Amino acid sequence: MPELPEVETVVRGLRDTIIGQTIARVSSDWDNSFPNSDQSVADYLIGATIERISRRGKIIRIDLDSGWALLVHLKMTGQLVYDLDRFPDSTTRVILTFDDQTKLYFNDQRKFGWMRLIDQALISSFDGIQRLGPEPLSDRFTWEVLRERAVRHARSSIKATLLNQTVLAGMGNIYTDEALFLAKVHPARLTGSLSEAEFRRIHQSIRQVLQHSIDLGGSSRQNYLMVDGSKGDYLDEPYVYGRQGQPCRVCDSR
DNA sequence: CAACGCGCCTGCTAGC
DNA sequence: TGCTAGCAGGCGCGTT
Repeated sequence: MPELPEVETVVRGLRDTIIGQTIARVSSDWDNSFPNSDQSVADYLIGATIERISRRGKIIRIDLDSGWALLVHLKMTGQLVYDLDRFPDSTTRVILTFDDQTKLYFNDQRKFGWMRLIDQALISSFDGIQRLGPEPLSDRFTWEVLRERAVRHARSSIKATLLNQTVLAGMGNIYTDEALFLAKVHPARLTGSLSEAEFRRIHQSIRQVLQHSIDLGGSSRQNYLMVDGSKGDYLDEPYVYGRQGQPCRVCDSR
């Protein structure tokens, strides 16, 4: 499932391939995957050129020279891949065709994800973005910021708190498990019971696992693919995620 | 407000 | 062997 490192990897891949491309056509096989009206597509997408690509939490933002943007959330099984022979397939929900006839495929087996057109002026108030917590790899994300935002959820487990996108943006199941393991904090611990030292360790571990995974191109446990169709390497070496019953990588027990 | 349960989806799999 | 119930899981929404 794409989390922050996977989404960041996709963003970097898109920058290398589709900036400067002009959109000639769009097609979609599922309304929830691409909910915009034909009118907004005609007015703000067709004929528009891609100017910039960025990320906020797990949401990808593709800015167009029409003043609008495409936002994409990959949710569980989404992929954005560029001009690969093996697509489209039964999971392809949206196809953007560019002026040079190359294509960007938005594939999403389970249809939880979406791609939508939005006026750039409305993005900061868009519900899925407005309430997002800080970016964990930014300088402004200190351990004090983490603690201050987390303790509002004192009676939730620390795992549930870290998964809450309004506390911090971009964590999912894999990296939450990994970060808590490295910080030596049990995921079921109540957020309100954690010490300053534990918050410091969790903060450090979050940044460490996210940066390490970005360096390796993300995880590919389920459906995640990079823009060029290749897989990331992080899950070749997880500490805990998907390793139930296997030997501990630190002490060899169990 | 926080916390929690549900629904959205498809495909894999454990259990019969 | 073939069927089905259960599960995976981010996140918006309604309810408590």
